[in-house]
Amino acid sequence: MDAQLKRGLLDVCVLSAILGEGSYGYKIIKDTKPYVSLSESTLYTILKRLEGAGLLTVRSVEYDGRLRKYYKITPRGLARLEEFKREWQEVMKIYQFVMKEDGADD
Amino acid sequence: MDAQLKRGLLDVCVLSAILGEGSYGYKIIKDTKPYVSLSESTLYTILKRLEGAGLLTVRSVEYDGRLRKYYKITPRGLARLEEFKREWQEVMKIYQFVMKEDGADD
DNA sequence: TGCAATACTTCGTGATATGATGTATTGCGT
DNA sequence: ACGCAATACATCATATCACGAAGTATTGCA
Repeated sequence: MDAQLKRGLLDVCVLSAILGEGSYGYKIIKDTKPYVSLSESTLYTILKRLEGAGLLTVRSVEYDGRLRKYYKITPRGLARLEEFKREWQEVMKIYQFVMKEDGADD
Repeated sequence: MDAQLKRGLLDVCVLSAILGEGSYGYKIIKDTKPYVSLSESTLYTILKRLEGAGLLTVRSVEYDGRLRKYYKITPRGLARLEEFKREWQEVMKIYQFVMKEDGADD
């Protein structure tokens, strides 16, 4: 899908993917794959940004000799999801504006 | 609202604003203002991009001694709006993924 | 004369998604 | 033992893009 439409969705997508138990990079990609294609470079960029913003915390765990970084959402991250919900109402208003003058139905 | 969320929405917003009779810069900003804040620099950047992509055509008209550039949507522009509709279904799937594990209701 | 509104333009900046590429380990097939 | 796919994370360069700032020019009103 259009790259531009994804922006703004990706952050909350990742936050949503680590809700509850938390998750790690590779798993996040697999979990979100049915909904949105997310390359590794994109994901790690996002994870770093979200960490910097305090929306999630990281914890390194050794698993089968390999290091795994587990990401867990913070209260601020939860607040971001709530904020997203509010913003979504504005998005829907824009969507309706876009559609309103277009009589064609598919 | 969040700048990232707007991306992907702005293009179709502008296309929608010039549906029918067509419109010009200043009017587009005023028409879309209730839905989305759109600065002049942003709008003219978008208009130029859409023109380059063949989604709209431009025609200069003198009005009260001032030049006005009227923008009109092309068949390709209409097709872009149709494409947007299809993409929106994917966006809604992502939205539902984001919301699905979040029991909290606002 | 001055100022707001109309109308369009250009420039620089910061944010960001993504492909390419690299490193390192586990485990499976031959 | 060897190769290779899968797992797992990291970095860099690039292209796209929204936006503020600033500029040009006209009309009309106080």
